[in-house]
This record gives sequence, C-alpha cells and structure tokens, in this order.
Amino acid sequence: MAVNLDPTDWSILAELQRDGRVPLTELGRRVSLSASAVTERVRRLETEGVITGYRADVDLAKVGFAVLAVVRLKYPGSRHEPLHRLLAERSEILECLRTTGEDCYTLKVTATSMPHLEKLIDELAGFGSTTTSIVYSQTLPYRGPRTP
Amino acid sequence: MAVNLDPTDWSILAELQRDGRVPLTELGRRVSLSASAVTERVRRLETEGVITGYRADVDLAKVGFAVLAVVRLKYPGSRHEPLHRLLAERSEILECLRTTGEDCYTLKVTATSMPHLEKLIDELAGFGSTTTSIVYSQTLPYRGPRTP
DNA sequence: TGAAGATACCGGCAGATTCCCGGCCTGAGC
DNA sequence: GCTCAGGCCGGGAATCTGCCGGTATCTTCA
Repeated sequence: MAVNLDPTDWSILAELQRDGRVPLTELGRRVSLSASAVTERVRRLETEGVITGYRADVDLAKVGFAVLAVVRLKYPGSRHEPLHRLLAERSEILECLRTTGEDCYTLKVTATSMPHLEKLIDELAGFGSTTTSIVYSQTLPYRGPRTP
Repeated sequence: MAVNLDPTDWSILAELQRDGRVPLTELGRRVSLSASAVTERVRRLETEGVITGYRADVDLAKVGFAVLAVVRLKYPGSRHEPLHRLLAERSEILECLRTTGEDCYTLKVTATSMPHLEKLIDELAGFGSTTTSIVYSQTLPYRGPRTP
C-alpha cells in the first residue's frame, strides 16, 4: 500500500505542494533533474496515487464566506447515509472527519454570516448534539508532510 | 475586501478547485469562453487574492503517514510565539485553527505510527491540556464553496 | 442624443512548455 | 561477459501560454 519515495521524490512533492502549477522544466531545475526525468517521476506519483490531484486554493473571506467554524457532532445513530447526503448537498461543509471519542464527527464549516451559520448548525443538529467553535484565525496554510 | 464574482467566475473557481492543472484552453472550453478571456479572468482572480495558490494533494497514507488525528489544545497562556515556532518546525501539524470556546486551538495532526503520534502529543501537552481524537476516515475530499 | 471611455471578449502569433520517442549509462542476475 | 531493467538525457512535434490589436457593448457625461 505504501509507496517507496527517495529524497528526490520528497523534494518534488514539497515543490508541488507549495506550487502545484510550477512548469515541469522549472521543477526539474529545482530538483536538479532533466524535464523528462521529472515528468516521468511526477507521472509515476500520480498513477500510484501519491498525488491525488491538484487544487486551487480560494480565499473564503474574499468570496463572501466571512465565517469559519469547527463543529463537533455527537451522532448517536449508526445510519450514516442521511448525514453523507447532507454533506454532498452543502458545499459550506468543507471537511468532515469521523473520529474516535464522544464526538463522532468533526466538521469544518464556512458561512457567509452568522444567520447563515445558524441555519447550517440547525440542519446538523437534526442528526445529534453539536458543539460549535468559531475560528478566529487559521494559523497554518496547509503545507503537507515532509519525509518521515 | 470582498470581491464581486459573476457566475462565470464561480464556474472557473469550481473547475480550478476540482483540477488546478487544467490548461486554460480546456478551461475556456468548459466555461464557454475563449482562452484569452479565461486567462484574463484567472489572472484577475489571482492578483485580487481570490485564488491564493495551487497545491498538489498528497495521499498521506501512501507516503507513510498512517495516522490522522484531531487535537484540541486548551492553551492557558497568552504568549503564542512558542506554539507557532513548534508549528513551523513540525510538518506533521497540518492545520491549526484558533477558535472560541474552552479549547483555544484545534489542530489536525498526522503521524507515521502511534508512538510517533504520542511523541507529538507530548510536545503539544507542554503548552496546555490536550484532547486527542483519532480519525477513522475523512468523508469529504476538500471541494470548496459554491456561490453563496 | 451622441461621443468618449471602460470593460470584456475574440483571433492570431511568438515563445515556452509538455509529451513522446530513441538512445545512453549503470547495476543486478545469470 | 552478456543481457535485461530502471532511470536518465536530449530532440522534435504538438500543445499551451502570454501578449497584441481589434470589436462589441455598456456607462458616463456633455
């Protein structure tokens, strides 16, 4: 399941996590490899599933989502489809982690305003009891792991 | 501060969040615009800070990080620099949200093994009391918001 | 009303990039 | 020593990007 990576692979991953649009020629320069060699490696990382995709990062506040919150959901039931259906419909739910502990789910939710957030929480509260924390700031932009 | 976006901009954002490496010509095709027009819009979104960057998504398990956890940290002090220094050093800490409520910080942490996670938690526990939940599964790959 | 300006779009072209191919080098196995 | 596989390099065709001028539409203001 796990894939073997050499230091060059780790450098490539670091560069692509920092800038997913860097041209392969420039990427080759940065990791001291020819463009064709680095192309081959990147393609291997993609086909083996190490790189699952490329995403543009969007500034939520800039596009009108002023509020960010962490919601913990105590979900007593065992039928999870209805919740998953809600997740698929509501793009405001950015992330959903199922965890150990009392709170079965930890969600990252965004909203345009407090009333909007309130409405979302009400929908989630239909599944179980919720605990909501408003996010002041997001200290770390996502960087991803380095070699273990 | 917020930026006005028309439906075409939202389509562009949706496409770029789904596939951040799509060529501008193909992107133009998908949103029914010429390559030059879409280039101009994307460049505007970038310079205005709506798009903050592009990142490759890496499968953590595939590269050896088998464990994912949510750690809540009750941080009694007001001096946050030491914590931030730790965040900068430890790439295992993927995300750090400062929130309202008793638990001042909510962190997303990855590790190669339980002993590795234990070591990380011990480091964090130096700052305050922690509550750790292991993540079973991550239900939603990040998709980002749609038009509000 | 009508002209000037701003905005957004298109087409086309030069230069850069990607993709694909054949060939070279090195190490492992026989 | 020979062969094979893996990884890398360089070159050329196809594609993409970045930039240009030109056009249509809408707004502004005289």
